[in-house]
Amino acid sequence: MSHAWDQNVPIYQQLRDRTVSHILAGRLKEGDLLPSVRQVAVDLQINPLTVSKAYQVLVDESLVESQRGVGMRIKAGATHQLLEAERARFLSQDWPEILKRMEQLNLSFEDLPLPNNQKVSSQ
Amino acid sequence: MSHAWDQNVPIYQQLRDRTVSHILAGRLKEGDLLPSVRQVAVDLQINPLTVSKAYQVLVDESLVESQRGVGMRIKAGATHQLLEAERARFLSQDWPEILKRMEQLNLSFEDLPLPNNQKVSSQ
Amino acid sequence: MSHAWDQNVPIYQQLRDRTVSHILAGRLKEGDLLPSVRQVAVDLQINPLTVSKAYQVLVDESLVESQRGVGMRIKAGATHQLLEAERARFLSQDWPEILKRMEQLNLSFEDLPLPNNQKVSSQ
Amino acid sequence: MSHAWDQNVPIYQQLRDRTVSHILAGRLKEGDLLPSVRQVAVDLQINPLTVSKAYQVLVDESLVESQRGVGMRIKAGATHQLLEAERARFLSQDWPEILKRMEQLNLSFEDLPLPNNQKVSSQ
DNA sequence: GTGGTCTAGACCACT
DNA sequence: GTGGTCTAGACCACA
Repeated sequence: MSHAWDQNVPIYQQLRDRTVSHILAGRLKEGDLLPSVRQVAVDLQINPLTVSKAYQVLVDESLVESQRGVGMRIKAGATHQLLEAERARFLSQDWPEILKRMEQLNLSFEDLPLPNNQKVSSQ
Repeated sequence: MSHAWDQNVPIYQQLRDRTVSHILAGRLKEGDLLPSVRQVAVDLQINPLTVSKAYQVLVDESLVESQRGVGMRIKAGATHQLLEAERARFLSQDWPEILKRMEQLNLSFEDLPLPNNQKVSSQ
Repeated sequence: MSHAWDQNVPIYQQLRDRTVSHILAGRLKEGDLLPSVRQVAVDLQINPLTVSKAYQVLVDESLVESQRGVGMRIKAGATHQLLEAERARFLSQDWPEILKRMEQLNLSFEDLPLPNNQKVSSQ
Repeated sequence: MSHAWDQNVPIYQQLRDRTVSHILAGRLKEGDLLPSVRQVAVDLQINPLTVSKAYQVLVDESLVESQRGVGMRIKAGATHQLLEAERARFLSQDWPEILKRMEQLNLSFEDLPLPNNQKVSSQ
């Protein structure tokens, strides 16, 4: 599988996000080793240093830990921590901005496609 | 009033967004002159070149036009054009990403604060 | 002035420590710009990326902030924050280890050279 | 009992230090056999090669000797030699750095907890 | 095998 | 001018 990168956001950031998605989706579980820096570099056709930078971000976020000579291991509690942190960020930062933008554009939820089982009504 | 800039997005972009907001909110109307580059630079404590770049973006978007010896004037139809363009972008780009993110975080609209007169329900 | 690097600790770490020392010593003050990445790289005969890595550590520690197109600026409150953090680390981590080591080596403070105006006595 | 390793210092080094501590504390005496590589590896959940490397360091320091078919035995005079070497290192290397760091942080011995029977005074 | 660090050199966006 | 990112390739210590 090849990979298409968004030119406007750093590759290491996209790789970090991709890995986070995998953790949230359960494809990567706590205690698992991340695929090795070299392997990912080959698979995604990018420089090992770039992969390393992405992984280092995860280390800084306390989501994975580096074990010398072994690899990068997903820490216990990472999934929970991640979910809480991302939810908090969405609620406190992203959502208010979304509402503000919708108001500015005079858009209502009735104008937007919602997931199947949900429905919005004005009162 | 000084101004707090988001370090992660270009200042000229933020200034462009700020101006667009003013137009959408009606604080700047079609036919109005934008405040001079030099004035904005002083007010916001930024480089005149940066202001100029922001204004140039607006020119490129056909929202304002430069009049030699006069200044930058908001074009007729700018508000309508802006509203359509921003709405289209929101619907086609932003909204799908928002839904995707909410799904990943297992968030439902019932978990989110909605504007006063709107209400969501699961079916 | 040339520079001697400790081979056992990463250059970027040593550069970070050096910069911190300068801040603590008041040679670099809050609001000052750090010398540019390129300049330091030339002066110390190291790679710009290495300098950048050192500076990034300081950004992560909230001691300096990066201003695009301008440079790296020492944040307000950096000195105070630094002093508190380093003191806390010394007291809670380093000092207990020192005492433990001295006990293990059966060393007393009377065996050690102290700064001029201080004196230790057994009771 | 499992063991918590400091991720920043090599495991073999930590194991060497641990063993040295045991010798200094008298839990391991001259003439004693060190626990077997394989036993330690199982107990501490680490790679036998790592244990082996730690033991080799002790051999290189002339603190233990390998006896074919028997194991690693703590040499006569090891305790004394160790005490002298570690004391010398502490005095010439560690202590000056400690004083330097304390000066930088503007810390005095009066700010630090000392063992019960010792007291510091300024003159 | 693993990750960590460094170099040399390039290109980019921003001010 | 500034910092940020990426590549290609190298060397090291660790397990």
